[in-house]
Amino acid sequence: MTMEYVKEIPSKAEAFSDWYTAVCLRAELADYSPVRGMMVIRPYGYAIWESMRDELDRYIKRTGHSNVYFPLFVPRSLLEKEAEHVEGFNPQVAWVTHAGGEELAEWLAIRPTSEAIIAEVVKGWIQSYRDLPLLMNLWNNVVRWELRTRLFLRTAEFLWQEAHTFHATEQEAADEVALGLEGYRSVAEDWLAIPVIRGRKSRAETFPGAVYTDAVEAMMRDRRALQAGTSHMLGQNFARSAGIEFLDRDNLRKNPYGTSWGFSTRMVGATIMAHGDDAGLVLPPNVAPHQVVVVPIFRDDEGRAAVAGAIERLEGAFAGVQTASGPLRWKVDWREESPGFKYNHWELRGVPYRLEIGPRDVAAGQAVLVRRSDRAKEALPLDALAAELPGHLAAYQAGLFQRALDFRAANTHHVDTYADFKHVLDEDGGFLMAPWCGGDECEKEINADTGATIRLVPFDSPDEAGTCLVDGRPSERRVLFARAY
RNA sequence: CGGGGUGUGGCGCAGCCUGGUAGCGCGCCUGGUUUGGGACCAGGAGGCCGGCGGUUCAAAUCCGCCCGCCCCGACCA
Repeated sequence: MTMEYVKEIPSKAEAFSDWYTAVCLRAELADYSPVRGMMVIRPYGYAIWESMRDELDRYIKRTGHSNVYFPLFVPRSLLEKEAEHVEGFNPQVAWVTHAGGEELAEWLAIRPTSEAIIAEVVKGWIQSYRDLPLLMNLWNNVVRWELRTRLFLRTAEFLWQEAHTFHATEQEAADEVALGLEGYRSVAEDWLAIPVIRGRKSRAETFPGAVYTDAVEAMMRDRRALQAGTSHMLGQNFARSAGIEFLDRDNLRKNPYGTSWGFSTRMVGATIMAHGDDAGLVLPPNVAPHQVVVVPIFRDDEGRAAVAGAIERLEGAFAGVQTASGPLRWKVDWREESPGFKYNHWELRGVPYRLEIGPRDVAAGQAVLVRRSDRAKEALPLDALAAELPGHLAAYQAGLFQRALDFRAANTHHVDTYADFKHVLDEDGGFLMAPWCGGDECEKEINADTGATIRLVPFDSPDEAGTCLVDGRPSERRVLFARAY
């Protein structure tokens, strides 16, 4: 229905994957680079990342963590200390073998994540229970060699945050894992307007070297699942292999309990895929680099002057306006292009509201506010805009969240038999809530058979006796299956 | 790594079969007219046709080898 306006990108329904790539490129979020599998994040895309990054950074600091930095390289011997960890990451590690014109005595891994090197260093910082908890966070880049890459979603290098904490007790560490996950839930839901389901990963999906992994999972508009953040209970695994010990209150030497949790630039891709439509991006106001773009319309110099005068008065009125994500971010598009061109230009870029001001509007003392998500138009008095916009933006943000929630509800299915499971997955896709016995073999078979994986054992789903899809053994509750990114 | 496709101005493509030294659309630059859903006219810039070798008087075009990229099959934030 909106197709008639769109010339630059493929239809979302017909070719979601092509649509996604076209949006990333045409909206100038990202570009390919001379290095295969590694992307360039352009100003508009980086601004979106900065917004979610800053919001998460505030949460991390508010909850007592400090930002730190650790090296890009991890000596091979360190990476190999934790057995499961090496095994899990080895295929994805890029190695530096030469430097200074010579072959290195010991290879250096380009960090795929920093657990190993952090554990090695902090063992010199932790002597006593008084040194705990140790709450650190890194904003950095990591490299994981990927075979098939997609802009933002899976690239050989990505930007992220990795928190690393050490605690005296298992309970404290468990609380920390939950704290990290709550940060991701809140950024996803409150900032990106993407509803998530919280839960625990199956054994097969657990981080290499972790005791358990919790995650938040979101549904994209092609009904596939995307992991929006993971929080790991490392137990004493890394502490033990690195030899970190502290003297506790009871005068016994113990290994501290560790956690780590991460959130990456993949969430820029999630934001695109959770809200976008056939005209391009649809950005939640909290992350939109421009929340409102003014398109001036005029026929002649006289009209132009009238419109320019009205816009100048808006500048004064908008100066102090606050939104949920800080001062109102708005701009005027004075380029020498036709209004229609500008409408399409800013719709492609997902700007929440467009404000059209023409001579007729100025004469009537109003402007036409057009909402990106459904192109709903509303004429508002010029002198009411400053007061009205924050409310409009907040309502729009809430509306996008609700729309995504409704979409997820409409595409979540409860199935009880394997036949139904396959049928629904092929017909509709989406989230499938189904009984599972907990066995690795059954999980593996379903994946090999259908391409779906267990995304989570959700925290919020009720206990419900059932029988496993595959082997018919008893199941205590439904788990979330989906095809995933 | 196995199967399929493709490489020609910034982007998308035609030309190749039937050899004769390159064309279209978009974009870009200049000037003018325009501006309420992707404006129009005129002029202009821009290409060792993926690379190397061969056939030929002559190769984007025919032949051989190599390289890159895209899609599909085993892993992942």
